[in-house]
Amino acid sequence: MVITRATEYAVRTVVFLAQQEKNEIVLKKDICRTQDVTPAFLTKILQPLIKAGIVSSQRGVGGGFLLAKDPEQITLLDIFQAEEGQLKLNHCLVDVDVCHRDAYCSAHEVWYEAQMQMAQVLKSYSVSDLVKRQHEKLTQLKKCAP
Amino acid sequence: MVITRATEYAVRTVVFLAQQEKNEIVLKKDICRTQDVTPAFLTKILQPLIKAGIVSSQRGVGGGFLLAKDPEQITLLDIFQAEEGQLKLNHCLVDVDVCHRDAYCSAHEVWYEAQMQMAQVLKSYSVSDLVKRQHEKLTQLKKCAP
DNA sequence: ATTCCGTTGCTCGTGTTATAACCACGCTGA
DNA sequence: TCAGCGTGGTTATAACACGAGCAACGGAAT
Ligand code: SF4
Ligand code: SF4
Repeated sequence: MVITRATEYAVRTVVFLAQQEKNEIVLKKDICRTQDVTPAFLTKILQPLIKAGIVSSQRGVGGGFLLAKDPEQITLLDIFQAEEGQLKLNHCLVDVDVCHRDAYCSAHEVWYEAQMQMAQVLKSYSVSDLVKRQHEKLTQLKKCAP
Repeated sequence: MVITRATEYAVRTVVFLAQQEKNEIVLKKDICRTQDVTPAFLTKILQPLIKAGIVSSQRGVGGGFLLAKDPEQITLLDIFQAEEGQLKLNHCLVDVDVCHRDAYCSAHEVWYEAQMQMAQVLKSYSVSDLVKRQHEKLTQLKKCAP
Protein backbone atom coordinates (compact mmCIF):
# COMPACT_ATOMS: atom_id res chain seq x y z
CA MET A 1 0.00 0.00 0.00
CA VAL A 2 2.54 2.54 -1.13
CA ILE A 3 3.22 4.33 -4.39
CA THR A 4 6.20 3.04 -6.35
CA ARG A 5 9.52 4.86 -6.76
CA ALA A 6 8.67 5.09 -10.45
CA THR A 7 5.61 7.20 -9.69
CA GLU A 8 7.55 9.34 -7.26
CA TYR A 9 10.31 10.04 -9.79
CA ALA A 10 7.78 10.59 -12.56
CA VAL A 11 6.12 13.34 -10.56
CA ARG A 12 9.45 15.01 -9.90
CA THR A 13 10.34 14.78 -13.57
CA VAL A 14 7.11 16.25 -14.84
CA VAL A 15 7.22 19.08 -12.31
CA PHE A 16 10.79 19.78 -13.36
CA LEU A 17 9.86 19.88 -17.03
CA ALA A 18 6.99 22.20 -16.24
CA GLN A 19 9.42 24.60 -14.58
CA GLN A 20 11.37 25.14 -17.80
CA GLU A 21 10.64 27.76 -20.41
CA LYS A 22 7.81 26.65 -22.64
CA ASN A 23 9.05 24.24 -25.35
CA GLU A 24 12.51 24.14 -23.81
CA ILE A 25 14.08 20.75 -24.45
CA VAL A 26 15.82 19.12 -21.49
CA LEU A 27 18.51 16.46 -21.59
CA LYS A 28 17.94 13.23 -19.74
CA LYS A 29 21.10 13.69 -17.74
CA ASP A 30 19.96 17.10 -16.57
CA ILE A 31 16.77 15.56 -15.21
CA CYS A 32 18.84 12.91 -13.48
CA ARG A 33 21.22 15.40 -11.90
CA THR A 34 18.54 17.65 -10.53
CA GLN A 35 15.97 15.06 -9.53
CA ASP A 36 18.20 12.35 -8.08
CA VAL A 37 17.30 9.54 -10.45
CA THR A 38 19.69 7.26 -12.28
CA PRO A 39 19.69 7.57 -16.09
CA ALA A 40 18.88 3.91 -16.74
CA PHE A 41 15.89 3.96 -14.45
CA LEU A 42 14.68 7.31 -15.74
CA THR A 43 14.71 5.85 -19.24
CA LYS A 44 12.26 3.27 -18.09
CA ILE A 45 10.11 5.74 -16.21
CA LEU A 46 9.80 8.18 -19.09
CA GLN A 47 8.36 5.70 -21.57
CA PRO A 48 4.94 5.36 -19.89
CA LEU A 49 4.74 9.14 -19.62
CA ILE A 50 5.39 9.42 -23.35
CA LYS A 51 2.86 6.70 -24.18
CA ALA A 52 0.33 8.54 -22.05
CA GLY A 53 0.94 11.74 -24.00
CA ILE A 54 2.23 13.64 -20.99
CA VAL A 55 5.83 14.03 -22.17
CA SER A 56 7.25 14.08 -25.64
CA SER A 57 10.79 13.37 -26.77
CA GLN A 58 13.21 14.37 -29.48
CA ARG A 59 16.11 12.27 -30.71
CA GLY A 60 19.43 13.29 -32.14
CA VAL A 61 21.71 16.19 -31.37
CA GLY A 62 19.89 18.81 -29.34
CA GLY A 63 17.28 16.25 -28.46
CA GLY A 64 15.73 15.57 -25.08
CA PHE A 65 12.38 15.76 -23.37
CA LEU A 66 9.63 18.30 -22.92
CA LEU A 67 6.03 18.39 -21.80
CA ALA A 68 3.53 17.35 -24.43
CA LYS A 69 0.62 19.12 -22.77
CA ASP A 70 -0.12 22.27 -20.90
CA PRO A 71 0.84 21.82 -17.22
CA GLU A 72 -2.69 22.76 -16.25
CA GLN A 73 -3.99 19.80 -18.21
CA ILE A 74 -1.86 17.25 -16.35
CA THR A 75 -3.09 15.98 -12.99
CA LEU A 76 -1.26 13.88 -10.45
CA LEU A 77 -3.73 11.11 -11.21
CA ASP A 78 -2.63 11.13 -14.85
CA ILE A 79 0.98 10.62 -13.83
CA PHE A 80 0.05 7.95 -11.31
CA GLN A 81 -2.01 6.01 -13.83
CA ALA A 82 0.66 6.30 -16.50
CA GLU A 83 3.11 4.55 -14.18
CA GLU A 84 0.96 2.17 -12.18
CA GLY A 85 -2.08 1.60 -14.32
CA GLN A 86 -5.59 2.13 -13.05
CA LEU A 87 -5.79 2.92 -9.36
CA LYS A 88 -7.19 -0.01 -7.40
CA LEU A 89 -7.28 -0.57 -3.69
CA ASN A 90 -8.62 -4.11 -3.93
CA HIS A 91 -8.78 -6.56 -6.79
CA CYS A 92 -12.56 -6.83 -6.73
CA LEU A 93 -12.87 -3.15 -7.64
CA VAL A 94 -11.46 -3.68 -11.11
CA ASP A 95 -11.36 -7.37 -11.97
CA VAL A 96 -15.05 -8.20 -11.82
CA ASP A 97 -15.94 -11.79 -10.95
CA VAL A 98 -12.76 -12.19 -8.97
CA CYS A 99 -14.91 -12.68 -5.89
CA HIS A 100 -18.32 -14.34 -5.70
CA ARG A 101 -19.12 -12.44 -2.52
CA ASP A 102 -19.48 -9.07 -4.18
CA ALA A 103 -23.27 -9.45 -4.35
CA TYR A 104 -23.68 -9.17 -0.59
CA CYS A 105 -20.25 -7.97 0.60
CA SER A 106 -20.39 -4.57 2.20
CA ALA A 107 -16.64 -4.02 2.49
CA HIS A 108 -16.53 -3.83 -1.29
CA GLU A 109 -18.28 -0.47 -1.25
CA VAL A 110 -16.06 0.94 1.46
CA TRP A 111 -12.93 0.17 -0.53
CA TYR A 112 -14.63 1.72 -3.51
CA GLU A 113 -15.43 4.89 -1.63
CA ALA A 114 -11.89 5.16 -0.26
CA GLN A 115 -10.50 4.67 -3.75
CA MET A 116 -12.79 7.31 -5.18
CA GLN A 117 -11.80 9.82 -2.53
CA MET A 118 -8.16 9.21 -3.18
CA ALA A 119 -8.60 9.52 -6.93
CA GLN A 120 -10.53 12.73 -6.38
CA VAL A 121 -7.68 14.29 -4.45
CA LEU A 122 -5.08 13.29 -7.04
CA LYS A 123 -7.29 14.55 -9.83
CA SER A 124 -7.77 17.91 -8.16
CA TYR A 125 -4.11 18.91 -8.37
CA SER A 126 -2.55 19.82 -11.69
CA VAL A 127 1.15 20.04 -12.37
CA SER A 128 0.89 23.80 -12.68
CA ASP A 129 -0.61 23.87 -9.18
CA LEU A 130 2.42 22.00 -7.90
CA VAL A 131 4.84 24.30 -9.68
CA LYS A 132 3.11 27.37 -8.31
CA ARG A 133 3.04 25.98 -4.81
CA GLN A 134 6.67 24.97 -4.91
CA HIS A 135 7.68 28.39 -6.13
CA GLU A 136 5.85 30.04 -3.24
CA LYS A 137 7.55 27.76 -0.76
CA LEU A 138 10.99 28.43 -2.16
CA THR A 139 10.61 32.20 -2.05
CA GLN A 140 9.40 31.95 1.51
CA LEU A 141 12.35 29.76 2.43
CA LYS A 142 14.69 32.36 1.02
CA LYS A 143 12.98 35.04 3.06
CA CYS A 144 13.55 33.10 6.29
CA ALA A 145 17.14 32.05 5.57
CA PRO A 146 18.62 34.29 2.90
CA MET B 1 -0.90 0.13 -4.35
CA VAL B 2 -3.35 -2.53 -3.29
CA ILE B 3 -4.42 -3.91 0.06
CA THR B 4 -2.95 -7.29 0.95
CA ARG B 5 -4.84 -10.56 1.01
CA ALA B 6 -4.20 -10.61 4.74
CA THR B 7 -6.22 -7.42 5.20
CA GLU B 8 -8.96 -8.69 2.95
CA TYR B 9 -9.28 -11.95 4.90
CA ALA B 10 -9.00 -10.13 8.21
CA VAL B 11 -12.00 -8.00 7.33
CA ARG B 12 -14.00 -11.07 6.34
CA THR B 13 -13.03 -12.77 9.57
CA VAL B 14 -13.93 -9.90 11.84
CA VAL B 15 -17.25 -9.37 10.10
CA PHE B 16 -17.96 -13.07 10.45
CA LEU B 17 -17.16 -13.02 14.15
CA ALA B 18 -19.39 -10.01 14.59
CA GLN B 19 -22.28 -11.93 13.06
CA GLN B 20 -22.19 -14.57 15.78
CA GLU B 21 -24.09 -14.42 19.04
CA LYS B 22 -22.33 -12.21 21.52
CA ASN B 23 -19.46 -14.08 23.22
CA GLU B 24 -19.94 -17.09 20.97
CA ILE B 25 -16.62 -18.83 20.43
CA VAL B 26 -15.84 -19.87 16.86
CA LEU B 27 -13.40 -22.55 15.75
CA LYS B 28 -10.64 -21.61 13.35
CA LYS B 29 -11.76 -24.21 10.87
CA ASP B 30 -15.25 -22.77 10.82
CA ILE B 31 -13.87 -19.39 9.87
CA CYS B 32 -11.83 -21.05 7.15
CA ARG B 33 -14.77 -22.96 5.74
CA THR B 34 -17.08 -19.98 5.56
CA GLN B 35 -14.58 -17.29 4.57
CA ASP B 36 -12.46 -19.18 2.04
CA VAL B 37 -9.14 -18.90 3.85
CA THR B 38 -6.69 -21.70 4.51
CA PRO B 39 -6.06 -22.56 8.18
CA ALA B 40 -2.32 -21.97 8.04
CA PHE B 41 -2.71 -18.54 6.55
CA LEU B 42 -5.56 -17.62 8.87
CA THR B 43 -3.33 -18.49 11.80
CA LYS B 44 -0.93 -15.86 10.63
CA ILE B 45 -3.63 -13.30 9.99
CA LEU B 46 -5.31 -13.66 13.37
CA GLN B 47 -2.25 -12.85 15.44
CA PRO B 48 -2.07 -9.15 14.55
CA LEU B 49 -5.78 -8.84 15.23
CA ILE B 50 -5.24 -10.33 18.68
CA LYS B 51 -2.26 -8.11 19.38
CA ALA B 52 -4.34 -5.12 18.36
CA GLY B 53 -7.05 -6.10 20.82
CA ILE B 54 -9.68 -6.64 18.14
CA VAL B 55 -10.05 -10.39 18.54
CA SER B 56 -9.42 -12.58 21.54
CA SER B 57 -8.72 -16.29 21.63
CA GLN B 58 -9.26 -19.24 23.89
CA ARG B 59 -7.10 -22.32 23.90
CA GLY B 60 -7.95 -25.91 24.69
CA VAL B 61 -11.13 -27.90 24.27
CA GLY B 62 -14.04 -25.63 23.41
CA GLY B 63 -11.58 -22.92 22.48
CA GLY B 64 -11.59 -20.66 19.48
CA PHE B 65 -11.91 -16.99 18.60
CA LEU B 66 -14.29 -14.18 19.41
CA LEU B 67 -14.39 -10.42 19.19
CA ALA B 68 -12.59 -8.62 21.98
CA LYS B 69 -14.49 -5.36 21.46
CA ASP B 70 -17.92 -4.16 20.60
CA PRO B 71 -18.38 -4.26 16.79
CA GLU B 72 -19.25 -0.59 16.86
CA GLN B 73 -15.85 0.17 18.31
CA ILE B 74 -13.94 -1.52 15.50
CA THR B 75 -13.36 0.44 12.30
CA LEU B 76 -12.02 -0.79 8.99
CA LEU B 77 -8.98 1.38 9.62
CA ASP B 78 -8.28 -0.54 12.83
CA ILE B 79 -8.26 -3.81 10.94
CA PHE B 80 -6.17 -2.38 8.14
CA GLN B 81 -3.57 -1.00 10.52
CA ALA B 82 -3.43 -4.20 12.52
CA GLU B 83 -2.43 -6.09 9.38
CA GLU B 84 -0.42 -3.57 7.40
CA GLY B 85 0.84 -1.11 9.99
CA GLN B 86 0.29 2.58 9.68
CA LEU B 87 -1.29 3.63 6.42
CA LYS B 88 1.25 5.38 4.20
CA LEU B 89 0.99 6.30 0.56
CA ASN B 90 4.58 7.48 0.27
CA HIS B 91 7.61 6.93 2.46
CA CYS B 92 8.13 10.60 3.18
CA LEU B 93 4.76 10.76 4.95
CA VAL B 94 5.94 8.58 7.80
CA ASP B 95 9.70 8.22 7.73
CA VAL B 96 10.76 11.81 8.23
CA ASP B 97 14.13 12.80 6.77
CA VAL B 98 13.85 10.16 4.09
CA CYS B 99 13.82 12.98 1.52
CA HIS B 100 15.62 16.29 1.74
CA ARG B 101 13.13 17.85 -0.67
CA ASP B 102 10.25 17.88 1.77
CA ALA B 103 10.95 21.50 2.70
CA TYR B 104 9.85 22.79 -0.70
CA CYS B 105 8.18 19.77 -2.31
CA SER B 106 4.52 20.33 -3.01
CA ALA B 107 3.66 16.78 -4.01
CA HIS B 108 4.28 15.79 -0.40
CA GLU B 109 1.14 17.56 0.73
CA VAL B 110 -0.97 16.07 -2.01
CA TRP B 111 -0.02 12.54 -1.00
CA TYR B 112 -0.75 13.53 2.57
CA GLU B 113 -4.19 14.82 1.69
CA ALA B 114 -5.01 11.71 -0.32
CA GLN B 115 -3.88 9.53 2.54
CA MET B 116 -5.95 11.49 5.03
CA GLN B 117 -9.06 11.21 2.89
CA MET B 118 -8.59 7.49 2.56
CA ALA B 119 -8.03 7.07 6.28
CA GLN B 120 -11.12 9.14 6.92
CA VAL B 121 -13.29 6.84 4.83
CA LEU B 122 -11.92 3.70 6.47
CA LYS B 123 -12.37 5.23 9.90
CA SER B 124 -15.97 6.14 9.22
CA TYR B 125 -17.16 2.56 8.85
CA SER B 126 -17.43 0.28 11.86
CA VAL B 127 -17.74 -3.47 11.72
CA SER B 128 -21.30 -3.22 12.94
CA ASP B 129 -22.06 -0.95 9.99
CA LEU B 130 -20.74 -3.62 7.66
CA VAL B 131 -22.75 -6.36 9.35
CA LYS B 132 -25.93 -4.30 9.18
CA ARG B 133 -25.35 -3.45 5.55
CA GLN B 134 -24.60 -7.02 4.61
CA HIS B 135 -27.74 -8.24 6.34
CA GLU B 136 -29.85 -5.75 4.40
CA LYS B 137 -28.31 -6.87 1.13
CA LEU B 138 -28.91 -10.54 1.87
CA THR B 139 -32.57 -10.10 2.73
CA GLN B 140 -33.05 -8.09 -0.43
CA LEU B 141 -31.34 -10.78 -2.47
CA LYS B 142 -33.72 -13.37 -1.05
CA LYS B 143 -36.68 -11.20 -2.01
CA CYS B 144 -35.54 -11.06 -5.63
CA ALA B 145 -34.61 -14.74 -5.99
CA PRO B 146 -36.29 -16.75 -3.27
C1' DA C 1 -4.53 -37.21 26.87
C1' DT C 2 -6.88 -34.51 23.81
C1' DT C 3 -7.97 -30.48 21.57
C1' DC C 4 -7.37 -26.42 20.69
C1' DC C 5 -4.32 -22.03 19.62
C1' DG C 6 0.76 -19.81 19.32
C1' DT C 7 5.35 -19.41 17.37
C1' DT C 8 8.74 -20.05 14.22
C1' DG C 9 10.87 -20.84 10.06
C1' DC C 10 10.51 -21.82 5.51
C1' DT C 11 9.30 -21.95 0.33
C1' DC C 12 7.73 -20.05 -3.77
C1' DG C 13 6.09 -16.67 -6.88
C1' DT C 14 5.67 -11.97 -8.23
C1' DG C 15 6.71 -7.10 -8.44
C1' DT C 16 9.93 -3.39 -7.66
C1' DT C 17 14.16 -1.21 -8.64
C1' DA C 18 17.31 -0.84 -11.05
C1' DT C 19 21.56 -1.87 -14.80
C1' DA C 20 23.44 -2.49 -19.29
C1' DA C 21 23.83 -3.79 -23.99
C1' DC C 22 22.35 -2.88 -28.19
C1' DC C 23 19.12 -0.51 -31.63
C1' DA C 24 17.03 3.41 -34.18
C1' DC C 25 16.71 7.91 -35.28
C1' DG C 26 18.20 12.61 -36.79
C1' DC C 27 21.21 16.30 -37.23
C1' DT C 28 25.67 18.02 -39.09
C1' DG C 29 29.56 18.66 -41.57
C1' DA C 30 33.01 16.85 -44.88
C1' DT D 1 25.31 12.37 -50.19
C1' DC D 2 26.58 9.94 -46.51
C1' DA D 3 29.43 8.78 -42.47
C1' DG D 4 29.60 9.73 -37.79
C1' DC D 5 28.16 11.34 -33.53
C1' DG D 6 24.83 12.45 -30.19
C1' DT D 7 20.60 11.67 -28.70
C1' DG D 8 16.51 8.70 -27.01
C1' DG D 9 14.17 3.60 -27.53
C1' DT D 10 13.97 -1.34 -26.70
C1' DT D 11 14.91 -5.39 -24.53
C1' DA D 12 16.91 -8.69 -21.41
C1' DT D 13 18.05 -9.61 -17.06
C1' DA D 14 19.94 -9.31 -12.14
C1' DA D 15 19.20 -8.43 -7.28
C1' DC D 16 16.23 -7.78 -3.91
C1' DA D 17 12.00 -7.23 -1.16
C1' DC D 18 7.59 -8.60 -0.14
C1' DG D 19 3.30 -11.07 -0.40
C1' DA D 20 1.10 -15.44 0.17
C1' DG D 21 0.92 -19.66 1.87
C1' DC D 22 2.58 -24.12 4.27
C1' DA D 23 4.07 -27.13 7.96
C1' DA D 24 6.16 -28.56 12.12
C1' DC D 25 6.56 -28.11 16.68
C1' DG D 26 5.41 -25.99 21.22
C1' DG D 27 2.16 -24.65 24.92
C1' DA D 28 -2.06 -23.80 27.31
C1' DA D 29 -6.71 -25.27 28.81
C1' DT D 30 -9.90 -28.76 29.86
S1 SF4 E 1 -15.20 -10.11 0.02
FE1 SF4 E 1 -15.93 -8.09 -0.64
S2 SF4 E 1 -14.15 -6.72 -0.47
FE2 SF4 E 1 -13.36 -8.84 -0.41
S3 SF4 E 1 -12.86 -9.31 -2.57
FE3 SF4 E 1 -14.98 -10.03 -2.23
S4 SF4 E 1 -16.28 -8.30 -2.86
FE4 SF4 E 1 -14.19 -7.48 -2.60
S1 SF4 F 1 10.04 14.69 -3.42
FE1 SF4 F 1 8.26 15.30 -2.17
S2 SF4 F 1 6.76 13.62 -2.39
FE2 SF4 F 1 8.76 12.84 -3.14
S3 SF4 F 1 9.65 11.81 -1.31
FE3 SF4 F 1 10.44 13.95 -1.33
S4 SF4 F 1 8.99 15.10 -0.02
FE4 SF4 F 1 7.99 13.16 -0.56
